[in-house]
Amino acid sequence: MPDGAPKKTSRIQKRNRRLILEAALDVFSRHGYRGATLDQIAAEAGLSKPNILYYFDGKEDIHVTLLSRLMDTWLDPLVAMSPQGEPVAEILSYVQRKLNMARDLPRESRLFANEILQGAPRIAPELTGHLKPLFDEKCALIAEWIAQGRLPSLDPQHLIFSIWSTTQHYADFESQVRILMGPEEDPHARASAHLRRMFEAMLRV
Amino acid sequence: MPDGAPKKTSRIQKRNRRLILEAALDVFSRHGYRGATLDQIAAEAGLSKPNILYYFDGKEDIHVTLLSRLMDTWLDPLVAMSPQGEPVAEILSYVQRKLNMARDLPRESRLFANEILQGAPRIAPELTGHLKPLFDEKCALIAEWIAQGRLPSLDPQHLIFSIWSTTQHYADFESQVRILMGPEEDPHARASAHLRRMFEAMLRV
DNA sequence: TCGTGCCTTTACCAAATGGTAAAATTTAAT
DNA sequence: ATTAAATTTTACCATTTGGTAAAGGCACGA
Repeated sequence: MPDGAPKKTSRIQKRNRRLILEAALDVFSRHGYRGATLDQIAAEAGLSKPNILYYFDGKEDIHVTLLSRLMDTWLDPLVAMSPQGEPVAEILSYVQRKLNMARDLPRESRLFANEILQGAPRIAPELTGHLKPLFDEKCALIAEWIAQGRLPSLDPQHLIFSIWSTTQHYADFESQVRILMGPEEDPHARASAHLRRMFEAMLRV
Repeated sequence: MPDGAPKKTSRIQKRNRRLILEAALDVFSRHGYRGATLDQIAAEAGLSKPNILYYFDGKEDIHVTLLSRLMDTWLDPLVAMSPQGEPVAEILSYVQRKLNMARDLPRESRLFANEILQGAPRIAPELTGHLKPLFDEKCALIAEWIAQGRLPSLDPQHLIFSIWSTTQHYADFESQVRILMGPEEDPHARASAHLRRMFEAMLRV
């Protein structure tokens, strides 16, 4: 049914690729690209190293595949920010979705953080090709809201940066947050309330 | 004059240790702990690898020494937040100092970010011993300001997290920021203005 | 059941890497 | 200048790591 070459991936192929990517997400997000080893990934996937290299062309291939596949999930909340909604509500729920993501998908957050920290050597093209257009589109949307007087005058680009940094902080710097906050009953709830208040204050016309 | 063992470090020893730490800061901040190699550090310091191991006990020793030495510099702006000043002004200038630091010392920022991302395996003690008491002290100060009605009710801990994340973002995620912003005349000035407005709004009683 | 092609394992390898031993050289106090 | 200590280089080494070759096992349609 698909284009070009017909049915390509067998059932077992699909399962093993999934196992490998799941293990790789774990290992890469914990140790970074160069700190991760194929042996670790293989052990965690329950496969042998050569078997892993049967499914992927090499370490870099696994890493790039991971990053590309997760990019969509990662950008979902931003995509969901809609011109139809009420500006303040749209932005505030974007903040909440992003914060939930940091809580539910911390490995993904750290994977990206690691890659960007190293200068984005392997996903720069993806950033330019996918993220940049989406970013520009949403900045334009915010600018339009401002022009319509539905938001106070603010810098769309840096607003988005602030949303990204404050929310992802809880995933990327989790070990520091844990040390500084001590045992907490519900850290997420407090972070959520704080960010809501902060961005509400900023978005008041 | 100092305690215990008298003059220990010779002139040449001081120079070489400085060269090594400078090179190590560069390499570690670009590639992370496991991604950095002693050969790279040696080459960048203009020394041979065994010569480096004459001055430090090993790779980890260099890394830990770096982190400990930079910790003080890194926390300076927070230390400077004073009970004597006016609350809003104190916090706003803390934000500015922190942002300037991200601009002037991006390597230091990335070094710490890398370490925290990996779970702070080598500076957890330093965080518990030095950062935590300072953090608690400043949170208490902010809480007092709130109790005195000089600041609106807000969460001191998460306020500090927000300041850290938004400012350090420009150092740690610099490659992404550059891709998304394109060539900019003065990126720092816009970021500075944005953060000032954001925290001003939040701190209005 | 037979055989063809997909999958997996065993046995490797070359390069990179953290680290060491010890000889050679330089520095600096006398 | 002499000498003892500090510094630097040369020549290694063991381990780790990404990756490969090739043989063996397995599934599944005819």
